Amino acid sequence: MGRAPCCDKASVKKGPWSPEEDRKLKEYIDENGTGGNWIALPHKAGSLIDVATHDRSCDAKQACIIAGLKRCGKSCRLRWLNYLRPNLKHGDFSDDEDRIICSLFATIGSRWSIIAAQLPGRTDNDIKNYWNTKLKKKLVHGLERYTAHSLSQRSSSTVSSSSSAAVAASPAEAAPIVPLQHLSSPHDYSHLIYSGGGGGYGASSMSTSLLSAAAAAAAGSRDREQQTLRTDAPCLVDSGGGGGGHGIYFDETCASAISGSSVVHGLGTGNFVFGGLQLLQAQALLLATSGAANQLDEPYSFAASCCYGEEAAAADG
DNA sequence: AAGCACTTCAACCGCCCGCAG
DNA sequence: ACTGCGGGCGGTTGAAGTGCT
Repeated sequence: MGRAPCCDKASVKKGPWSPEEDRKLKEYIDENGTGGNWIALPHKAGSLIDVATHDRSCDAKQACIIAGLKRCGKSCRLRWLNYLRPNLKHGDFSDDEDRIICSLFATIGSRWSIIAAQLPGRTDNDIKNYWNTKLKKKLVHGLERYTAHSLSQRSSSTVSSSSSAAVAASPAEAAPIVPLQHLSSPHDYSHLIYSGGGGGYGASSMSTSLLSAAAAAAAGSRDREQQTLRTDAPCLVDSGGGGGGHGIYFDETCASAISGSSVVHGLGTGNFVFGGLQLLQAQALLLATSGAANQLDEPYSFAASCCYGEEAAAADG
């Protein structure tokens, strides 16, 4: 059984705000401010219409029935913060904003309020919506194109000679590429496997928190010896393998699909297993847009370029 | 032109956390 | 230490808008 509703639904208005309601709320806050207290706001103004009839048993007791506005305090706050507040930006996000969002998402995940704090004029709600409706799709599309590209390359047995990843005779030839849709949540990092190799690109490019977790999990065991370490701690996978191996990230689903460290070991050179999907997408974009793209091995740079669609067509062709 | 499918985004919901008493 | 309150947050919903057939 859930908690009691925030407000007496019968006594507060819900749904879209009318221009008149916006005007009233804005005028009120312009004149009086919120005082940092949305609950007290109507009381201070002495404009409370009927707080006695408000459901005092409600969770937040957030009556915000001001100056003819029969709105829940939370609703007032949300409307102000997300729409009426001065200096808010509306409209398309710039490439720079895309990059910031991606890099922060790769680092901290869906902490929208923190991400919003780095983008003046943007709200957490804006960014959340933007990510869910546009940016995520853009990145997914990019990596799907990479996956297709990778498979087609494999089938034709041609490997780019310009790529440092082109170590064709790797054990990874036998490694499966796990379908993207089979991967579970990128936030489920429990029970990951860390396969410490020779300092591949993956680990070095990961977020601080995950990297430190990985380091803790590895407990200093990383060396040129391929080894597998199971850990209950949040972790990531770095296949390493030397020579600037690619980062490989996968979660429990992916790990079980691969089943076997011998498979994992070979993946550092020219093959890729996508796990922690969103994280990797964001990471790839981060790397590509931070000026490091030209230093990346093929999968990263390809995926990243696909994300922006710049070189994808050429790569497809 | 109509109907359907898909996308967008404002708004809501309910949980979590910090703080005050 | 405990409890209740209020603010803040992330996830989700659904109405409105847009595109497609």
